[in-house]
Amino acid sequence: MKKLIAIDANSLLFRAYYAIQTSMSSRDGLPTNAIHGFTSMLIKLIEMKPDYMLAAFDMHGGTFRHDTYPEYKAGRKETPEDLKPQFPALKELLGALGIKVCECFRYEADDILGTISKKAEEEGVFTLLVTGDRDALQLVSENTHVLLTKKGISETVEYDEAGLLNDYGLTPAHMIDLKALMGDNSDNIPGIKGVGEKTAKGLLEKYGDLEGVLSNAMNEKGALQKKLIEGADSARMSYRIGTICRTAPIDVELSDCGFVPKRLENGIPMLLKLGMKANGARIKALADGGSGDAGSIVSEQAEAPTVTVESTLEVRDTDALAKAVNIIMERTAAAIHVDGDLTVFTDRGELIRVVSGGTLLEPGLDPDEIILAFKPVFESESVKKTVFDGKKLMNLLLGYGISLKGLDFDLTVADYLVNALNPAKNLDSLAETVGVKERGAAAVMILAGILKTELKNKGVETLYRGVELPLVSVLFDMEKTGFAIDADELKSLGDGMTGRIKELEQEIHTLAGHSFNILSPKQLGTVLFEQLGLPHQKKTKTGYSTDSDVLESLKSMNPIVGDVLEYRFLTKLKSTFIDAMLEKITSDGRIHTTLNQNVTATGRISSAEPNLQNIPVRTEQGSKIRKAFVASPGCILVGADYSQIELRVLSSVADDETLKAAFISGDDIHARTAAEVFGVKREEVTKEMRSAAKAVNFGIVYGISRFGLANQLGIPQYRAGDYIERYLDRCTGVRDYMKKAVEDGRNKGYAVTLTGRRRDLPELKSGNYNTRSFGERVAMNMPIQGSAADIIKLAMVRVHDALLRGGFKAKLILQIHDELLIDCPLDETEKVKKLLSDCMLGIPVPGELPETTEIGRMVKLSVPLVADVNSGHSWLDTK
DNA sequence: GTTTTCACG
DNA sequence: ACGTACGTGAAAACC
Repeated sequence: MKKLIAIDANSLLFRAYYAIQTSMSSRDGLPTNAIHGFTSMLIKLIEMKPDYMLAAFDMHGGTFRHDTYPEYKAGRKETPEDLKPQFPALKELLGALGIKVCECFRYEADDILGTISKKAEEEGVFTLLVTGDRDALQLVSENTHVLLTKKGISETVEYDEAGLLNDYGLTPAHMIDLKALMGDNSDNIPGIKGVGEKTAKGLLEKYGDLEGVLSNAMNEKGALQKKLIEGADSARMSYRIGTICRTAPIDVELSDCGFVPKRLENGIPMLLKLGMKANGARIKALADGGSGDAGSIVSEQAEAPTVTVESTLEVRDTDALAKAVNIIMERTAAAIHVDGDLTVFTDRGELIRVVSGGTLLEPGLDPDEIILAFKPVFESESVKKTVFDGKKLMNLLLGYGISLKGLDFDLTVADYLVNALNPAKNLDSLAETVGVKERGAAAVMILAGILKTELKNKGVETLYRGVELPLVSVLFDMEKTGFAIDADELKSLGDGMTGRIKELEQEIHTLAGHSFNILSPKQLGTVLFEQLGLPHQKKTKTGYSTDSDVLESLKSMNPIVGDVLEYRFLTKLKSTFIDAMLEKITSDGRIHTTLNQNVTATGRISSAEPNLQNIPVRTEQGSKIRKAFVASPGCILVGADYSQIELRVLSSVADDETLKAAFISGDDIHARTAAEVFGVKREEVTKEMRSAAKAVNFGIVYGISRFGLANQLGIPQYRAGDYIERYLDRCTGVRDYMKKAVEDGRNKGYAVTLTGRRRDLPELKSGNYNTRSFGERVAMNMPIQGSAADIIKLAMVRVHDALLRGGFKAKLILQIHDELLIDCPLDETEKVKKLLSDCMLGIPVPGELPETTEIGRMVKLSVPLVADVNSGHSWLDTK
């Protein structure tokens, strides 16, 4: 299939301008920063080997599309003076490079993209639209993808229909409906006042499209109904403004856009004139049919690895589907990828593409039918599967009552071990980073090969096989099981707070003398520091800081401050932990979080939608929320948390005699530290000393600085410095470790945990002091936090396996970094407690796999681990 | 979309 | 002299 790349040059040049803020200019004084950025992007696009290219520019004069709505884009900023001359220069450059430029009176660049992509679709040409404007996403279709720039222009994401659905939960057509309902400030599209993204999406889900929503307005409740009726006209107008024109009167046909690499040469003189030598050389290389690596600076780029496709099969009907499934069932390994279509690449080199949906001319299959037909494949242990994201696939299959068995390789997990700082968001971005051009299952197979080698090179195969891969199923099970919620308890807790919140609001407004939004840092700052004249201390980028540290110090000066603190505290509890949580309860009366295995830089797991790893516990009032997190009927919650796991890890990796002795003796570690740091006898340690020592211990783990510790404790820096020195004098092993951690980081470029898990440390090479210092702290902290993460992850795999092997009904439901929770039938309680404790402490349990025991040896510490086990009806009772 | 604040380990 | 604690996710405000 031929390929067209059509660029929204206006959008891209703007992005490039803001991304590259350094001053750059040609010899005759023309600023070139934006053109420079644009050209870099252009080179990447040319490397994709398009058959056609087109660059579209806006041409105003009251755009036709919006002439009924003159305020459109009133909110946009003027074009900066030093960007203006770059437009004509870019047009000239593109012309010289032989890239077709298109403008159309009274139309914008995106209308041109809409029009040309329509022509391309009619001619059966694949189109990639390149822009920084999300509006273009409405143009996505099977054969039209959108390459969106992010963070300036350095990063891009390619959207197809599946990707759009994945990231936004919407079809391309829905993008317009959504905007019509919620509006868009940056484009001055009004939408319906008071309707935001959530409401809009909910409505669209219910009624299909904008007209559906508007004609069903009467089915909605009070306020929303009113908004929908009153805003109907505004929404319809917004819809019109928001729809990209696909029939603009452009005088360009696809045949005018033919792209010939050789013609690039003609633009080289102009590139040189603009002062872009390096880009000129890269363009030269492209013109000569090369890869865009310029002559002298070329590093011989290794050929992108490929696999041999022995045969291909397109499946478009039920009969062929059954045959394909039969073939795959006889294979021992296959890469599988589902993204709209389902593709399979077998170990015999068969590439099978099962077409979903399809068109009248090229019919495809019903997506549900495809998945269901593949049930035997998914559930077969003997067909070893390689997939991009195993847990996601398991969740997809869950909706069809299918389970995924025989998972042998998961690209997301492997990729995370190879590069935890920048894990791939989707298959295409992963493929791109290593130069794999294939798509779907073929790409999955190739990438698996590459990643297997990388895992080996980095010495993390054992970690992968022993922990991370088995953890995929463990986390899936935990998500699936969920946490039972006592919704009534949660509601009544919330209702109990409303009164007090109202009362505080009244009181604060009275004390201020007028009403204002207490949650607005800006308004609150004005009231406290300008009207009431309280002394301000910290400043943020945008104004006075009003965080709780600041307010806490002002508490005694004015009663309003205490009220504000309480108001913030209560509204936070209510909105984040009560109201939001109630919305997350599904029909089974439980909350199912998503446990992310590849987002943290250190190896920890994270929890989202909702986050169950930050449910309050430190305050009495907050911890009451945990009363609503309960065991299933007939069950009890069993919880266990590691005691001081990070300090134990530190004492072991630093091989510090003082710390080790403390842990071996079983003494209170903070009290013991206090005695050392303050130079008193163990019995003379006061509460205050102990809590200061606790802060020192935390600080040590974080990569301490006197400033940070002083801040935490509210003491002068010189005293904080004293504490640190005394600590490090007593704990020389720790001092040596810190030094070595930073040195190793500098030499190797990364930090490592006990299992070999890595985190790259690019910050250590920074010329910026702050960035470099950050790198140093990370070098000290990562092996500690990361090793602790390794330990509890291994424990999770062991617990999960042991529960299954033992035929228990008890289920692991949550991990909170040093704590595990199990929903446990009452009659299993005692056995499960023992099993949980054994797994966490590294004590062998029967029937374990060799991978598990092998990695178990890697995380053995030279001090004992301690886990406190508790149980009760609610989460509050497991403390 | 970014900033501020704050919940957890 | 620089200006900081390590790792997350979410709500609300802001513009």
